[in-house]
Amino acid sequence: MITGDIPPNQTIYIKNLNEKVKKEELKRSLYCLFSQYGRILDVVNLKTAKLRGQAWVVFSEVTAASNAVRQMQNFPFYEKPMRIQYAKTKSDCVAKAEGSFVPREKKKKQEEKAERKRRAEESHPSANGASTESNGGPAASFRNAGAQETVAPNNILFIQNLPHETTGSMLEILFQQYPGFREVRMIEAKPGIAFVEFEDDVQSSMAMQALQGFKITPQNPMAITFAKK
DNA sequence: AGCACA
Repeated sequence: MITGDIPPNQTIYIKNLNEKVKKEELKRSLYCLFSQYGRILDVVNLKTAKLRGQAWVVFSEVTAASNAVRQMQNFPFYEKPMRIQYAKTKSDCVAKAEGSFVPREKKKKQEEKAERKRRAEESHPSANGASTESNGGPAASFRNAGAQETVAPNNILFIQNLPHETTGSMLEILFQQYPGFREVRMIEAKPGIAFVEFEDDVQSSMAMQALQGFKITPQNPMAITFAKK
């Protein structure tokens, strides 16, 4: 198994990334690609000799990270299959959020061990109010939107909850702004849904992220998922 | 291959 024996973590560690992609673009693309699994708190990518070709994506929930590890495993991203594991340690932005962050100095191994122990103690439930699990973020609706199984990413998007008067050309105007757009397909017999095809899964993912929840009328936030193959 | 927080 590719995750080895690394315990679940709300941060995923990705390697085998295309090193030619510029850092900002890579981070934006990772953000777009992975936000289908839940709220993302941070994306980290360094281009130093040791760290190029790798990135960390920090989710607000471990379950989101778990889905991402499973479903995006080997996903072809900029021509290279992503290798995804759980991160080995807690991300700084998470430690900061729970108030346990200590700026690091040059660390020796013993100090690291001591810190790990400290973290383990902190995660025990205690009498004071501040729980480690205090997430009620704005992405709650997004997380729960998937009572229907998440489908593996592919180049075709399935759009639901459209107002019945939606036309193909309306959707085309919306979706053609995103690179790789191919076509919109309406189903005459089934108002309220549509399929939108892109050249590849990265591009469809970008459009999904950009237009998720987009309202053609105030009552109709679009629900976009990947089409079942 | 490579687990950081520029």
